[in-house]
Amino acid sequence: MNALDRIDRNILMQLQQDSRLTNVQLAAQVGLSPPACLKRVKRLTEEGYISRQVALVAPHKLGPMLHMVVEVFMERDHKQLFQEFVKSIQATPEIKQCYQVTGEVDFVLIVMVRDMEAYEKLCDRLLYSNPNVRKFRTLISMKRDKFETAIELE
Amino acid sequence: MNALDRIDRNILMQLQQDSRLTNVQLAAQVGLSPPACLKRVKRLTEEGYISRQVALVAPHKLGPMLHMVVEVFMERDHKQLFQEFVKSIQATPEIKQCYQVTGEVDFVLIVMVRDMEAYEKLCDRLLYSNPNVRKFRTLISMKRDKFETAIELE
DNA sequence: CGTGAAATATGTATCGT
DNA sequence: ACGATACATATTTCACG
Repeated sequence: MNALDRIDRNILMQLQQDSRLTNVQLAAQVGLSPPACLKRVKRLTEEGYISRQVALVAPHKLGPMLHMVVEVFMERDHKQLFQEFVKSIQATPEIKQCYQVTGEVDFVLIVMVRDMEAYEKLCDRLLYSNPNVRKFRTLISMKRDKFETAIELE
Repeated sequence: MNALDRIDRNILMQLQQDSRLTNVQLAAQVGLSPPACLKRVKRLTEEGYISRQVALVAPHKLGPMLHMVVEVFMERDHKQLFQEFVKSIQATPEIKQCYQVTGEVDFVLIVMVRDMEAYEKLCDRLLYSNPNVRKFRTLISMKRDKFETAIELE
C-alpha cells in the first residue's frame, strides 16, 4: 500500500518546488516517458499524496499584512469541545493554520489579518465569546522570514 | 504600480485554490479569452504577485510527522545577529516557517520532523550551540488541524 | 482584448518487457 | 505490473485585427 519508490519521491520533490513544470519536463527530470510519468502523478494525486496544487501569493504585494501567532488555553481538555473549536477555526478564513499542542497551551493558531482592528474583531467573534476558551496570548509578527510548504522526503 | 482589478484578484483567488486549472478553464471562470487570461497570469507571476506554484503533499501519508512550534528568545535585540539567525533558519529545511515577533519572544518557528531524535539534533545544531539564543520553548503538536496557504483578497 | 492557426502538451490505446 | 511508442485530443501561445 504505502510504497513510494525513488521515482515517486523524485516526482513529489519536483512538484513541491514547482508544480508548473509540464509533464514532459517532469518526465525528462525523473527519467520516464511522459505517459508513464503522468500515470504516476495521477496515482499520487488519487491516493492523496498530493493533496492539491496551489499558487502561493506574496502577502506583502497586497498591502500591509499582519501575522499573529496565537496560543489558546482551553477551559477543559474535552474532546467534544476541542472538535467544536476546530470546526469554528476551519470556518474562519483569516486563521491559516491550527496546531493542537501538548502541554499548558492547547492550540496554536497562525492568523493573517490586514490590521489590528480586523484582529480584534476576530478575537471577539471567536475567542472572547467562546466559554471554552480560558485565555489566549497573541504574538504579533510584522515579518515572516520563511514560508516553505515542501516536506522532506529523505 | 499596485493596481489589481477585479479580474486579477479573481485569477489569484482561483489559482490559490487550485493551480491545476487549465488556462482555458480559468479564462472561462473569469470571463476572458484564453490569451488575455494567460497574459494576466504571466504578468502576475512576473510582477511577483504569484511567487510560485507548488504541490502540497499530505504529511501523514509519508509516515508519522511531528510539528513543533518553537518560541525563541534572543540574548540581545541586535539587527545584525537577527539577520544571521534568520539566515541559518533559511538554510535549515526542517524549519518550515519563521515569524519575527514583538514582545518577550523574538522568533516563532514552525518545525517539521519525523521524531524527537531528529528534533533534538536540530536543537543542538541550531539553538543550543548559538550564543545569541538565550532560551527557547517548544510546543509539540501531533495534530495539524488546518493548513491553508491562500490569502484573502477581499 | 478577441479570433484563428501553429506549436506543445496531455491523455489514450496498444504493444512489449 | 510497468514502461515505451504512436496516435488522438486538448491546451498553450503567437500573429493579426
